[in-house]
Amino acid sequence: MFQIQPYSPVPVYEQIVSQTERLVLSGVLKAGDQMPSVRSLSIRLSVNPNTIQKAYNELDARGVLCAVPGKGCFVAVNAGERLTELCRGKLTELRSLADVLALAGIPKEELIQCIESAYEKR
Amino acid sequence: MFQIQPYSPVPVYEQIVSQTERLVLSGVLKAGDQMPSVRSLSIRLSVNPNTIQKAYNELDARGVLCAVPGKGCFVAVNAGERLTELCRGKLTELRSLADVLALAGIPKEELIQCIESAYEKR
DNA sequence: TAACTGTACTAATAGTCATAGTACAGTTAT
DNA sequence: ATAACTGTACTATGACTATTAGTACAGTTA
Repeated sequence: MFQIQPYSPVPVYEQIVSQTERLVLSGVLKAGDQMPSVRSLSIRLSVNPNTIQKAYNELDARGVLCAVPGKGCFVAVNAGERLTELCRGKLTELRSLADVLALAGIPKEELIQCIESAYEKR
Repeated sequence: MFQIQPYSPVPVYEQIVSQTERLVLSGVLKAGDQMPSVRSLSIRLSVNPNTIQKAYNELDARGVLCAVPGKGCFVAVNAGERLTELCRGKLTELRSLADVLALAGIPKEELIQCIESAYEKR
């Protein structure tokens, strides 16, 4: 369910956050689904429980997960919509990336091609 | 020449690196131009000399600048070409960003519009 | 009651970023 | 030659983050 690269420069908890968000967006995780517990996932990924908790807290704060003390951690009801809103903020990222690539003289068609192929997969 | 945000999450030396690269790509800095000295720039930006040196070292390693002990730091002869090559690597970044946005259901047209407006500026 | 759940702490380690200070060697103009 | 510049190298320190480690508490469920 999760693929963790321990020696990556991107923190483990961020890997869990982004991979969870991907699973929600791709429909693998649906609203109400129970997530693995903090302890069990920490054992399965050979990672400290605190690292998992940090990831779950972040996802809870973003409205993707809903943690219930004593019961477990569940996918929030409007997780998909929340993520779409959050992703819209990434358009700024795309804009500045396109700015640099344009400045570097990369042909516009190459960028368009990247976009096209990303949408063809679906 | 440089606009530094000291409390930004992106390190000061990285800000200098990326801003220098932008100046080279936009033609403000041309091959052979002498950069401000480590010490003078550190004073002007109210930053430690070591921070400037780290930025210049990085730019030297990327082939953008050419540091000559005793003389100064100069824009490398093929700085523009080096940067174009380096930027081509960022297409991967664009690809994964487009993947996420596509997955989130952001309309393809919005992404295309970002690309178009970036190239219209030029 | 026992075994699970999330949560909240503290402590310690490791790494990065930045500051601070010093020193050395090469270049240049006076 | 001297002074003033240049890049470079090095150590030490403080702040912050990521992570591991361990313990403890409160709610839930069979």
